[in-house]
Amino acid sequence: MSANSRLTIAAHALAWIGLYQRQGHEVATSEQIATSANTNPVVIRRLLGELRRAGLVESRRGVGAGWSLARELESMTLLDVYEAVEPGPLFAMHRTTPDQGCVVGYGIRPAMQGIYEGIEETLRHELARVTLADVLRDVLAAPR
Amino acid sequence: MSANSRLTIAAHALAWIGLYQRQGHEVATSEQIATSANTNPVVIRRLLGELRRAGLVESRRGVGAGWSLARELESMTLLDVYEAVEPGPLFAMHRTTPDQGCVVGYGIRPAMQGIYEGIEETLRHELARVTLADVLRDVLAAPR
DNA sequence: GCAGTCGCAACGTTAATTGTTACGACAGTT
DNA sequence: AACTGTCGTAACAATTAACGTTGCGACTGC
Repeated sequence: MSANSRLTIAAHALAWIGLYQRQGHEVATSEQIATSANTNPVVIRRLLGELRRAGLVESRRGVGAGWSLARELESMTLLDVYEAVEPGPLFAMHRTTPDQGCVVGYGIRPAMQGIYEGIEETLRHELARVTLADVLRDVLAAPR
Repeated sequence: MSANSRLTIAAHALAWIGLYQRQGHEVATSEQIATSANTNPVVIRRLLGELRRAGLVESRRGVGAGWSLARELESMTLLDVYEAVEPGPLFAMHRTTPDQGCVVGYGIRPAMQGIYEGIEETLRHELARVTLADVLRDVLAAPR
């Protein structure tokens, strides 16, 4: 599958903001987060923009601008983040329509659709079991 | 995520071969399967080659050549197919190493690694619950 | 007015999958 | 022995999504 790192980077950004706020700061800038994640500030702003649309973070503009959490890390799950930053379904169908004159070509898509939906539902349950507070705790628990 | 359709096409091919064999035929050609899936025979041969390496299908060469199942559809699960055709993990880490001097940058990868492993294990359990015989039954159950 | 940061568009870069062509290898048939 | 049909595989183009980068206007506090 070789998936994308959007979920990882988004979790990284949220954990970073959360820790920064615990240290008493009001807002974090996209440049600070980008430095930690070793990427470009625009990449962070794009991802955080999607998280803002989902109601997970807020942003200020002007001097002293930056990002802050809109909710507690304890009330945010990886499912919230996943749904905010991952557009499509986990598994894709055929790129072109299969032969509708063939029994298999006709029935394969509804069949796989039903199967995939059940699997994605299970995936969502798993993602919902992990909060961003869990993530930050695990981050800080890494041995040095 | 907009994943790839490798798992879908591989399941399509296996269901097609299984049904064809139920109808009394010995082997199926990549061209027949490609016509049903509306793609190129080489794409099918590549995927079936990976399934052969996993012991799910066999191939003959020469005149009257083609593909046949190496096991019953009942004993094949989507997990077998998934592991045969999907190379990498479901979720990716950062493309570049995060800032190891930052607490979050240092701990984020082992933290997410542990979380992702648990989720992928659940995904595997779900995939293992569905046999290719289930898939073919669902395919044939599609209303016309 | 100035400075710092977001918001966003535009474009280039990279990587994976998919599609296509080509051709040799193989095994039956004639 | 030549012929035919199909696999096996390499090579390359086409497509797509994610990622990276630059640029610049908008906003806000000083």
